[in-house]
Amino acid sequence: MTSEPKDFIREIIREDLRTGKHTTIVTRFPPEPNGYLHIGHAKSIVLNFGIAQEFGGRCHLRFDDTNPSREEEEYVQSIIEDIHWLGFDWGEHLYFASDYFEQLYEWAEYLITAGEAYVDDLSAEEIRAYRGTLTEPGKPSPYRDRSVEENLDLFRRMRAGEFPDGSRVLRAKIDMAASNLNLRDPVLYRIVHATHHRTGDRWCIYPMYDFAHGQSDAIEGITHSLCTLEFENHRPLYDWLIEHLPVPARPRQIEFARLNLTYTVLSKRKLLRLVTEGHVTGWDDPRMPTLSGMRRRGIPPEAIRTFCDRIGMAKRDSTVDVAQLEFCIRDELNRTARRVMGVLNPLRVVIENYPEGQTEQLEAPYYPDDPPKMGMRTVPFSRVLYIEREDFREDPPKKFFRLAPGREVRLRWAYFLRCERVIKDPDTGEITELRCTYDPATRGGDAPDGRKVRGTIHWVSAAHALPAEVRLYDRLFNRPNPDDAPEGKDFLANLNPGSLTIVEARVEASLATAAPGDRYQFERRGYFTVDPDTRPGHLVFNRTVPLRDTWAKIEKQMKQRP
RNA sequence: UGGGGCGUCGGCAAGCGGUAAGCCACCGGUCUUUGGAACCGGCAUUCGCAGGUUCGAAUCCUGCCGCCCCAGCCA
Repeated sequence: MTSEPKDFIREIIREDLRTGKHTTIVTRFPPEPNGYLHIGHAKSIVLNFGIAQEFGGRCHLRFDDTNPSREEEEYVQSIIEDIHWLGFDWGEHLYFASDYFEQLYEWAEYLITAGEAYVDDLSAEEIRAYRGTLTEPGKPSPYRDRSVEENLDLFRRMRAGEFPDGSRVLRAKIDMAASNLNLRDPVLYRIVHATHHRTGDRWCIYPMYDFAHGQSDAIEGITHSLCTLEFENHRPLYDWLIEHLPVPARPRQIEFARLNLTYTVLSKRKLLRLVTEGHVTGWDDPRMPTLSGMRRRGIPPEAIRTFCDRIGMAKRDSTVDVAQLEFCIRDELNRTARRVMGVLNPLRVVIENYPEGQTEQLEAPYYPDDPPKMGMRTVPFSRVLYIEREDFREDPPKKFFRLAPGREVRLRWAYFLRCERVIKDPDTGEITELRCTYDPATRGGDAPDGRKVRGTIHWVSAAHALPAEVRLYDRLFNRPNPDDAPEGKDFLANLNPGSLTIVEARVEASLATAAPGDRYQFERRGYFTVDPDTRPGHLVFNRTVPLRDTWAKIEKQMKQRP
């Protein structure tokens, strides 16, 4: 099971197991509770929890809550919910970096005592100026050589709350001339008089990410600390701290490329703007790449997991085609969603030779490719139906197999239907109704005389169908790279104005009991899920993803080169 | 112009000195009571470029070129 590494990280782990460096693998997913999880996080979650499962180890959920000014309990809850929804569990291993504040503080004093950290009185601006640039070395702070006693005293008074925010910091004493800026005496602690969502007002100094992350990993016995590429420059500091502190373990940081998706933005800042500026209805808007948005969109968590597995894991910056994600969604839904009929854009059809007032209950399988799998439902049939407006053409182009004057098609699970006449609005010329006839001998969809029809269309009985609000979602942006905007404009200029279209549809009666979260395929249209906005008597569906539409492709090609 | 990474098909991505996996997309075809699904077939003589080592190089060496990250008291 672990003999075939899928990527360079698993290769490293397998080697560590083989050489006996580790006997148990421990990973962690370390979100900062300051925002909602998105598909990019899913890549990391699937990686970390997936590795733990594959190698019989464990994966911790640890909140990196070292900055009280931007973190909130609300996010902790949504993150927990999203990871569970994705299908992963950490058992007892729920941790918070804030649980380690006392230990972290002790280690800070340890560093001071060892002469490897000092309290700096320089302002933030001064520290920046002293740091130097990418090409020029920095210069030491005038406070760099304070005595251990003075540093200890100052640091304890920082903790005691004697100094205002920004007045002093604790810095590691490493090398102001290091070519890696992270090693130019990085800040370890800063003063922040803010209420922390877990520790309240117990602290007014907080460790920086660099001082908290690696040490938290060590405390938890993390063997492989997996993070994204931008932390590669921090690894020397990560290792420096682990080496200079009496930590109980020596975790190894390994970096991988973060996920980018076409037609999608994933930065926290941009996602926040979409929400706050009202371009979407909220973090769980079905057009958002957040896990809560995708959940509401009807995307199964299994699809996200297989997507993450298939895109692989490497160190090169890359952008995955969103079509790859859509494929995984369809692939999953194709195997799990019940088939029903829903007419999105209704066109009235009157069957002239069908008895007025009569209704038949037709049997239809929920899963035609394997009927026993999901059973049957009953679909009422009567004299007046609705069919999809685009399934009729008065002047059908070549290769159009659907309904047209004088033509015959099959009504799914019902009868053959022939169009006899077209009724139009005398003023607008718009087609308002079709007068048709049906062949009673074709009940169920097959003709005893063996004649064939090229097309099968879906339908709904007008008297029995349920009205439903259907929200048709499309990509939020109309460019593969939303940031590719005209001079002076930003990604918002690429918002797709057609990302949401709402239609009043008619769906088959069996959907009366559909509950929020249920997923269906509306045959020939796409996959839909029941939105939580649904109320008794008011069904609301979200289109998760349309079906592949070969006809649309053919028609487009014919228009381009007839 | 310092340091750290990375460059294999339109997009992901295997490959670890022995003669370019797979997936998506795309293009054909079969089948079909979803123009869905399924099934069959096509799709890199070539691995950023240029040299070199070798019987043999995407894999080793050298030099270029390109892209990403780093100058928060964010993570």
